[in-house]
Amino acid sequence: MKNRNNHGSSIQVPIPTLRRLPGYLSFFKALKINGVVYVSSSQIASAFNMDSTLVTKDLSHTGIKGRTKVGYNVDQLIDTVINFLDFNSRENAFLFGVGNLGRALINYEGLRHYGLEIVAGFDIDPGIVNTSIKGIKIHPLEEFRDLSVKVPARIGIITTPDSNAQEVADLAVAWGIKAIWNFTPQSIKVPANVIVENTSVYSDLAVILHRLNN
Amino acid sequence: MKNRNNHGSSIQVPIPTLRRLPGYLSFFKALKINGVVYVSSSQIASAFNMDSTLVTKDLSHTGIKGRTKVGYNVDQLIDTVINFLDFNSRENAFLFGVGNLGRALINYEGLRHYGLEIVAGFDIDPGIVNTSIKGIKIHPLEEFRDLSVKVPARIGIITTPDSNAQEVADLAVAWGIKAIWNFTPQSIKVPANVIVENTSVYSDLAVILHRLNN
DNA sequence: CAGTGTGAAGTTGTTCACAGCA
DNA sequence: TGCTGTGAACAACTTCACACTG
Repeated sequence: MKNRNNHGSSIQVPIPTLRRLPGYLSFFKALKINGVVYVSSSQIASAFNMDSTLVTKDLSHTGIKGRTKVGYNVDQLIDTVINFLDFNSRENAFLFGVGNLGRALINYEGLRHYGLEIVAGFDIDPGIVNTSIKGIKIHPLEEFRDLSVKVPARIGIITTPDSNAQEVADLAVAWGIKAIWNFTPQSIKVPANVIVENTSVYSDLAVILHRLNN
Repeated sequence: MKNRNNHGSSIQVPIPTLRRLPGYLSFFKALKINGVVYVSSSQIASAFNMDSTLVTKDLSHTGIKGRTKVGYNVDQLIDTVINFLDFNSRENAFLFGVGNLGRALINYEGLRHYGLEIVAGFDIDPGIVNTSIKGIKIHPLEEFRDLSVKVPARIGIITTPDSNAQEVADLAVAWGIKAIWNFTPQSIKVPANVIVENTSVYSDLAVILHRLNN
């Protein structure tokens, strides 16, 4: 959802804001469990070691209104943020490559709770193929075309070995996938209309090591 | 390592640069396997769908020099980037919480290859405690203090349930951990001298869903 | 002339300063 | 006074323009 500024033109939500919102959400849920009803932007800011104005701006993108002197209603924050991030609307995903990481993602309840439903896994290892994990069947990769028509998905998650990332992406794109979530450090070439989001622990590791050593 | 500008003062490496470098590295390694000896910034840029000047600037932080009309030497790029990111120097880490994600991290060879050695796991589940995964022993959490003195580490990885993140962080900080890699979406409060790096798949998921739906 | 390398301009994101409100 | 909310100033990052090099 886009916001509108006071000139009526459409402005984008900053990516950093989108990336921070799930963290806030988790904080709000913890507050709710502790019976907290209202929270101010400065309280949120102090929990995340950041400037309170930035919290205000982030939250303003979701459209929520705070009450002056009181703060924001926690229940309303939770609802509004979940809605804003589309964490309440089910989105199907295919998982390519069922190794350690792939298995961890299937087992991870969190993704399902936040709207992402892995509907099928694909692999080429005969030892994994035709087994099930948490009720999700792992199919041979060559069955991808046929199966994906029956239970379609817009998102393809790539957790294959690095060297197979591009071929799997090509396959998914040819079928008509809309977004690729790439967990390999490998760069992937796709047509401009396909969304790619890269998640690599190496990026985080690089930041940690650099901060430790400097 | 910091760079020096032409006035002799020290300038910081931008975080986005640090986050991109591991991706480049993976690309360089693939080039090497394919026998490529030189690569230009525009070739790198096109693989990652980005501006070639940005690649140049990123690489300049590592201190590498390219040859005009020829590009950068691939072997030298690999060596230089690995060195710059400290991916060649061993760094010990403790893992707190050996669930699906924790197990995946232990099994993930990549971290070890890039300098991060998980030396011990800690959990409170009697079913996991005192077992071993890939030769790494999982200890009861209460043994943390004693054990951590024998095989010390500077990094603590938190893959516990969200609600235990803070208490485990407190424990690690009290012992003297230097950096915390927090895989829970929960925010963690630590003293200013302790580094915290948050890794949450929800941030990436939020970006994907937003781009899909807008 | 096809590449690196870099200062300047432009864009995006964050912080500051302050208006308005209960 | 303590809070939200927002335009303006500032800082960080990216892109542009161009000098330089073999």
